[in-house]
Amino acid sequence: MNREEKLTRIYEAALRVFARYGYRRTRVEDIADELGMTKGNLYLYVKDKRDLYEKAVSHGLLQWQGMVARSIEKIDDVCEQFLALCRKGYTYLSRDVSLRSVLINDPSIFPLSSREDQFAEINRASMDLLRSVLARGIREGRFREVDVDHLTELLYSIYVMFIIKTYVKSEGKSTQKMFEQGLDIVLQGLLKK
Amino acid sequence: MNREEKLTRIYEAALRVFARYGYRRTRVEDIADELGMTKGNLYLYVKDKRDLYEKAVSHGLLQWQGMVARSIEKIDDVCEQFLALCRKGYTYLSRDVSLRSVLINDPSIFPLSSREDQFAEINRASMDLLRSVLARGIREGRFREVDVDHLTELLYSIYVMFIIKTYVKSEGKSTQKMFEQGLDIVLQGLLKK
DNA sequence: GAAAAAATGAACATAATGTTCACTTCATCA
DNA sequence: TGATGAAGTGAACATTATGTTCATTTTTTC
Repeated sequence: MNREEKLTRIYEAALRVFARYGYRRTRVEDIADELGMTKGNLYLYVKDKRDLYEKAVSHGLLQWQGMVARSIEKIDDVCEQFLALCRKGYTYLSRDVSLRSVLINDPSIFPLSSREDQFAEINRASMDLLRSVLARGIREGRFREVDVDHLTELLYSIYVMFIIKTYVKSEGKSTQKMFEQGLDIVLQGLLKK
Repeated sequence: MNREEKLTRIYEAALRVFARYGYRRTRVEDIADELGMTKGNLYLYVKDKRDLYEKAVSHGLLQWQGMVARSIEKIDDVCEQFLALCRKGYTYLSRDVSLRSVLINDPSIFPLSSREDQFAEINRASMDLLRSVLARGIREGRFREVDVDHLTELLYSIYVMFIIKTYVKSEGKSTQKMFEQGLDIVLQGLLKK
C-alpha cells in the first residue's frame, strides 16, 4: 500500500470516528485505534488533529463530487443531465452515513457565505460542474441565454439550502417533495419555449 | 421542587447524557447543561462524577425493578405471575433507551459474578422478588419442592444472560425465541404434575 | 545484511475537565 | 421591608487527559 492509498484509508477511518463522536470528543488515539496503529505513527501522515479533520471531510466531499460527476458524464440530453446532476447531488448524503453525521455535528462545513468557507476550493469545483452543464444547455440552444455565473451561484445556494433542510434539520419527506417541485420549476424556467 | 424530586431530575438527565456519550466522553458540564444549571450547582447534589454515574444507573435500575414489581403484584395465579415477572423484566429494556445505551457502553453493570457487582443491593432486591414468587408457588402446592435459594440464583443468572445476549450483543430475534422456549421449559419443570 | 522506510511508545507541554468555594441571588417569613 | 437561610453562580485551582514530538526499534527493500 503506497502513501496515497494509506492516506485514503486514514481519512476514511477518521471520518467514521469523527462521525461517531464529533470533533471535540474524538481523540487522535481513537482514530489510530480504528486504523490499528499508534497515534505516533498517525502523526507521520497528518500535521495535527484539525488538519486530519479537514482532510477527512475534504476527502468525503470529493467522493461526493466524484460520484456525481461520473454519473452525469455520459448523459447526452442536457436536460436529463441537469436533472441527474441535481438529483444525484441531492440524494447522495442519504447513503454516506459518516459524512452526513459529520455535517450534522458541524454545519459550518456548508457555508452561509463563501467568505467563511473552509472548503471553498471543493465547492468551487462543484459549482464549476453545475456551470458547465448550464453553459452547455445555452450553447446547444436549449436553455435561455441567462447570466451563467449568477445563475450558478443562485442554484448552488438553493441546492445547499435543500441539503441542510433535508439532512441537518431532517425535515425529510416534505422537503424532498419541495425539491422535486423546485427542480421542475427551475428546469421549465431555463428552457427555451 | 424538593430535594428528592430534584435528585430524580438530575439522575434522569445524567442517564440521558451518559447514554449519549458514554462515561468517559461526558463532561460534568454536559449534564449541568442538560439540566440548565451550572456544574458548581450540580456539585451541591452529588459527590463527584463517578457518584453521579452510579446514582443515575441505580435510579434507572430501580425504575426497571419498580415497573416489574408493580405489574405483577395483582396477579392471582402464581404461574401467570411467574411468566409475567420473567417477560416484563426481559422486555423492559426495549423501551428504556437510555438505560439500554448505558448498559451497552458499560456491560460491567451486569456482573458475571456477584462478587464484583457494583449494584449488588439492587440485584439482591430483584432476586428477592423472583424468590418470593417461587416460594409462593411452592407454598400453594403448584411448584415442586425445590431448593428456592439455589433456583433463584440459577434463574436470575439465566435471565441476565438473556438480557446481555439480547440488548448488549443484540442477537435480537432468535434470542427472543430462545427466551420463550426456555421460559416454557422452566415453567413445565417447575410445575407439579 | 546494510540502508531506508515505517512504526513504536515514552516524554512533554498544554488544554480540558473535575472539584471547590467565596460570593451573589433568590425565596421565605417576621 | 429587610433579615436570614437556601440555592445558585462563576472564577480559581488541581489534576487528568490529550495533542504532539522524537529517540529508538522494527520492518521492508534491494
